[in-house]
Amino acid sequence: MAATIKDVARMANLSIATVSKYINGGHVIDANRVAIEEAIRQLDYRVNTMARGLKTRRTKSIGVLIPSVRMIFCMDMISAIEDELSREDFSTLICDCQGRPEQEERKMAFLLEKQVDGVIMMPSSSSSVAARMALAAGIPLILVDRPLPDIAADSVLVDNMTLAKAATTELLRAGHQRIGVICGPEDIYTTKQRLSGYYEAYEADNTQVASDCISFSDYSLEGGYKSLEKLMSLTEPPTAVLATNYETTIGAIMAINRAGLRIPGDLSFVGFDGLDMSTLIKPELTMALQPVQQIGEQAAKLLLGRLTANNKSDSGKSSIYGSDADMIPKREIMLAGKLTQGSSIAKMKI
Amino acid sequence: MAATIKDVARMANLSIATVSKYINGGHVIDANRVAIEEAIRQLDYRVNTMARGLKTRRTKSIGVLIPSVRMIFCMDMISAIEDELSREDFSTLICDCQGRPEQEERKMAFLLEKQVDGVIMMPSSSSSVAARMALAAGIPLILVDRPLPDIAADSVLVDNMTLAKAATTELLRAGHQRIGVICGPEDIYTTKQRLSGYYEAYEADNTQVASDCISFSDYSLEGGYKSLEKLMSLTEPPTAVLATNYETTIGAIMAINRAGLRIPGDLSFVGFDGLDMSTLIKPELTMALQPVQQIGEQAAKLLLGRLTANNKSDSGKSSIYGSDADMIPKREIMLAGKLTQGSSIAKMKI
DNA sequence: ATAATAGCGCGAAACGTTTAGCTCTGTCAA
DNA sequence: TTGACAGAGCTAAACGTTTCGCGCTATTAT
Repeated sequence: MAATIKDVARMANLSIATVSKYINGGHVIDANRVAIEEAIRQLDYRVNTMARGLKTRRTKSIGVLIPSVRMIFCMDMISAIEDELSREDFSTLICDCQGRPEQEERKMAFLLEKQVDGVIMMPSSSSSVAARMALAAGIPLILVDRPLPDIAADSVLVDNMTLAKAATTELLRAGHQRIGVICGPEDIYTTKQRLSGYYEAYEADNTQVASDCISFSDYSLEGGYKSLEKLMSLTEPPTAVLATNYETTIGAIMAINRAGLRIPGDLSFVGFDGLDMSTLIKPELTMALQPVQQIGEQAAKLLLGRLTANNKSDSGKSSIYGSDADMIPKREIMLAGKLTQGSSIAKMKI
Repeated sequence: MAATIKDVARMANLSIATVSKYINGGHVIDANRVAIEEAIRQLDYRVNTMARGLKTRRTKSIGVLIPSVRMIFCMDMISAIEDELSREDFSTLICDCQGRPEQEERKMAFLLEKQVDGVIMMPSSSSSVAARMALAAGIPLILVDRPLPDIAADSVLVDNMTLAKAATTELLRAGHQRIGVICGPEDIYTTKQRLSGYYEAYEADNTQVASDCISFSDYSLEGGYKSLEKLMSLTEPPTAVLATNYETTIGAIMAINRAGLRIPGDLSFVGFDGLDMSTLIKPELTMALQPVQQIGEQAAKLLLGRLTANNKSDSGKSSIYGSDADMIPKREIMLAGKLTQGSSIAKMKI
């Protein structure tokens, strides 16, 4: 039904090889170029990706494996990845493992089955099984947001510690001593990092941490809401709160409002992620912003880099155990976040 | 590098054809089955999807084209679609056109280039160019959430009118006359339908619509926030408000809280989508719920149906202009929403 | 005028499957 | 005992590309 390169060649009175050459950016004389273009147009010819893939051993597709499709952070990141990759004509297979490691393995198997050329993965737990699978399949793997111990792969991270430290310091400077912090799940990398930042700020300020003000959640809107309620129901509630992702920020604000508390009058507040929100809500929130866009972009670029490296090595002689790409040392990109200046922090009277 | 079916055949001392037969569910005698399984395991063999696709003329992938990846509704739907399709070993290519029709066309071209077996599309506008492209390529197309005039394709819709009417009626029954409604963009199908429902409820109640209480937005959190502010700053503000999607619901609640209004004391409220939220927030919100999960599920099933129909017809003689699948009349699935019983509506004193 | 060279185009062999149609083996009914 | 038949496996031809290496033509240098 659909036209093949053979049809194009026939219509243009040329050989298949010549048409193929043209399609892949090769040079043909003008008259032929015109003939080919015309034939392609008339036949509505499209390259058969499978035939091509069979020859080139590439699917021109990459897999993205994330914990959940319901976190704004993930979606924004994916959006950036997709943008970058589609520019190079790569398609993106998105897999959501719902935070469960066994699903993560299943989905990774699925991606490998689909023969993606590479994988960008945001680990759901500290399990490295899925990551190992990709490595074993010999395709490039990029880790984002969270590294994995003992997995040698490129990674794109945010300097969460510094960011959380900056946010906490800001609150300490305003005179707050009991600062509530709404964290994610206790065993997750970003939670640990952000919490370290929180501790470090206290240490640098020579203040003692109010450890009852640390609340773990599941990074969800509901989690943020509940955490805030819990914090405010302490016998000695915090005078300031730091939420550590978008969903908990929204949830916390809802709870704050519901409780009739005013920001910053009754409670100082620093949120996380979601620039758009901070500019709109009154008073403008002081927020810790992750460079989400950049994370996705960098991850995609890193991956594309690996893929072309693979490409090149294929035409040369390649070692038995993997391509030259393996020779390129693993890179770890650490991106800096930043703190916006809102008016959601009030000075404590001393 | 990677093992092929040939390697498996060699190791199992069988022909390629036999191995292929086994892989595709055919029957082989027990001893051979064991040998094949062992060889596959040892070689870590995986079917080469491209070689297979080249023969079968299927990619086992489908495209999903949506207006924006940042709307919870879309993501939840995609999640359901993906779930359903991956069960059948289909992969899902997600394309976000950022609400722009020209992007929609570009992305559709991309999907066709990638030779997806079918497309599920939530139209971004009333333009049917992209839809036509899919149809012209001869692949099944399923429209979700919004139909397209003069496009004969299966569709999965929600009975928005009835749902919005029910929500409005609930408010009218409580004695409210000036009901603010936060709509989406004016020219979008769901906006029109939900607004019709709003009008119909008024009509059925023999009450005159307060047309200054109708506010259009872009369905975003910010939009909801602003719309609510606008409504409440009217000389005669509404006594109740209906938001018509998840994002505007969240935004509106934020604005309500910010303004120091109490629900339902100062303002009655009905939200839209996002079950999880309604159960948590106090007071529990009365909400209009779309069966998002079901939409995705139905769309996927409809598509799978078309694909297998195509399959079958291929082995028989098929007409020149498309397959027998074209003979199956286009189906329109209309799903019902439902209203939760919260306590965010207060009776007006008469 | 001739040799060297560069630029294009071509033939043909792969890539790893699926599948139609054949052969072979063994079983069972007559 | 033989013929029919079923079950299992095999051979070989496709599917639509890319790409290597060769041959042809025309241009330039000698």
